[in-house]
Amino acid sequence: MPATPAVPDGKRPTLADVAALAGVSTALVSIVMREAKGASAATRERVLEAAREIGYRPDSRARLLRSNRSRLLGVQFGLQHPFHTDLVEGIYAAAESAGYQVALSAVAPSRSERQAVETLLGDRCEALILLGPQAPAARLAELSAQLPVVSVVRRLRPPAAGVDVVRTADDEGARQAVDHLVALGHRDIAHVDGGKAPGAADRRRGYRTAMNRHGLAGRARVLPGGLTEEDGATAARALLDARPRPTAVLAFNDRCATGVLDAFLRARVPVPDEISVVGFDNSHLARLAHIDLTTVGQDASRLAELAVGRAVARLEGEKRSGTETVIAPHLVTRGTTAAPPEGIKPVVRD
Amino acid sequence: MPATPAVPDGKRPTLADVAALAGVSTALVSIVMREAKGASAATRERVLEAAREIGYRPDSRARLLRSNRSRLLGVQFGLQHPFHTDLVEGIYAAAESAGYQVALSAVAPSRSERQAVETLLGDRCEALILLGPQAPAARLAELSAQLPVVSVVRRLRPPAAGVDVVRTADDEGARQAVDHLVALGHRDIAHVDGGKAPGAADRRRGYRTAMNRHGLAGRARVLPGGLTEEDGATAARALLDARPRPTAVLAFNDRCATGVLDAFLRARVPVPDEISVVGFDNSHLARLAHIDLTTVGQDASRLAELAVGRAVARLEGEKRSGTETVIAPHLVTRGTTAAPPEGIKPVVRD
DNA sequence: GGCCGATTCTAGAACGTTCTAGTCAGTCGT
DNA sequence: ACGACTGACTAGAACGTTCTAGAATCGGCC
Repeated sequence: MPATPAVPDGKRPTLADVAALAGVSTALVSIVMREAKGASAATRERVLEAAREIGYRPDSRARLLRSNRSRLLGVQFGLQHPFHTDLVEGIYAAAESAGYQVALSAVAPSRSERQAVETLLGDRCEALILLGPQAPAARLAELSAQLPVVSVVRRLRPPAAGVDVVRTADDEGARQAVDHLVALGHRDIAHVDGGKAPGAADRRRGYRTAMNRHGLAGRARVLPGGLTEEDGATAARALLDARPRPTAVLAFNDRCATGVLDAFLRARVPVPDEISVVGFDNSHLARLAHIDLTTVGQDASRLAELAVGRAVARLEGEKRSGTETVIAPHLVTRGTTAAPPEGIKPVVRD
Repeated sequence: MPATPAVPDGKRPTLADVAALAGVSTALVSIVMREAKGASAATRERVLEAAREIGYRPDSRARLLRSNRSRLLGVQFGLQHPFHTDLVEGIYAAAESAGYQVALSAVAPSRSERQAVETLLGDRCEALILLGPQAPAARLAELSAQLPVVSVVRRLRPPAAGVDVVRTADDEGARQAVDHLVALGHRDIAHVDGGKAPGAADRRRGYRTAMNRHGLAGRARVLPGGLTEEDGATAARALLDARPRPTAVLAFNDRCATGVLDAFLRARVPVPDEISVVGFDNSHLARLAHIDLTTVGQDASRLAELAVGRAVARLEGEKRSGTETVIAPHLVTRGTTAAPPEGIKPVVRD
């Protein structure tokens, strides 16, 4: 029965218990547990055996308290944001292979960003990775004076303040989507935007300049949207009544796009036959066979990797801060985009 | 400029720094920071002022190390499972009002349950709250020998092993759904199940016994499904080809139900006019206006509250363990269910 | 004036680790 | 034979808190 608590008194076993059993000093046990050098193979085995026997498990608090490095990365994410969970997963992987641990702190309706960051700080994280933070730039700058801070999907206007930014080129993504649609023959392309969400402004701008470049400035239409399905659906209903009705819609988000899609389906407007839809994020949602959404891909695992990379670089002594790393998005063409319907196509300028 | 790091050497300020500045002992500062009694109002203010001035923040590691209680609840959840995020949110709230902190540890494709639990244990959590754990019962029992363990949505067959279980009455939920559909006049009701997912077996059983009780055993049909949209969609496509085609579908999940819904819409089979659909979870998804899914509600915040309550009770000395708390689900009627189409209705036995 | 009980404060020992600076053999080179 | 070196090990001081005792201080009351 090797799985019993194993130490006589109810307490959790410590280094000292292992040391006593193995007949060595606590320091040596520490060496063995850390896999540091300074112990012979024979005693190493003996100590490990003793540890196993009494079910010893290192106390990370004490460990972190003593060592000047905590090797802990604090990650703040939005509980209800699917794209964040993709990022978190990537961060776990990247952190592990860089030899760091991850402390998670969620933001939810009942839990503010301030609270989330506060606990991370209390846990002695060495750096902060904030996914789409909404906090004012001044607050981020303040934090950044205490430890390395990486903002992941949120752009900061003046790259100052020492906050490192890792993000996708949102404007470029919007441009790619518009180019794709125009190449298919669309001219009346509407954009359902993301309001004040991180990245929304850039996508809006990218959409507008792309429309301009194609000489379609007059036909550009931006509808107030948001990041939920509901936002997309209400915007889509408005579009159905609009004259001329657009032949394509670029949504802020995959979630938003799903809402658009759903509203069109309910109104019996076939996609992509009558109208094309493009999303943004290439989330799990979009990949699903029955949604099969053309979307602008943000490479979550690459963003995660870069964010961790920046944080680690700063921790390992790199002085340069306030950098901005922008990665290129890439259009993923799937089933929700096609040429506009015949009846409308002739409108295309010769 | 009150936001500067403020302590001469680069180190993070400690109790001793505050004590030196305020001209008191570290013990007294500790008293003030903990809001314990034993300090006069005057010095209390002075200490707080000093702390504020140098930007002191208590080190939770050291704090936890010293005090025998860590007041930390370890929560394991599935990153990609939307219902879990609802639960986590509730847990944050419940824990806070019980005076406990929460440590999050995610399970993801790249991060096993074992790893997740291992870090929680290393962080010295006093109890574990596991959301839908997949680990074998023996493993849970083993853990439960070390600290209080609460399994949230997963039922454990022999209530033994000391693991507390908090869950929804899944069979009862399925029954309610079937009753509702039968009351509307449906007789051919199919069930798209959840395979080996926690709760799936109970829902399947609830569906079967309910069908029996209505004398519809011969018409019961269970299709292998799963917990994603894709699973629902493939099952739905199979149903469309089935003869007789069912007039209603009970899906394992809201996500699964969404998949079913989508497949029907694409096939131009109107819901609920030709076929009714019921989900399970009452997740955000179902509530969205454009999906408007009739579903069996699991009260996430109540489940969370109960789970935290069990963990806390155990920690405060309650001996009784291995309890099972089952809460009743409730049907939420929305727009995806209605009477079966006229052409089929006459089949109902007089 | 002396004693009591609060109240306010402090010294110093924990907590479970890691780190620094050793000690103690044994080995090697000359 | 002797010092220098190496490898295995250890004593004891950190780390930043909280906790246990107990020391001052202060009215108030006989």
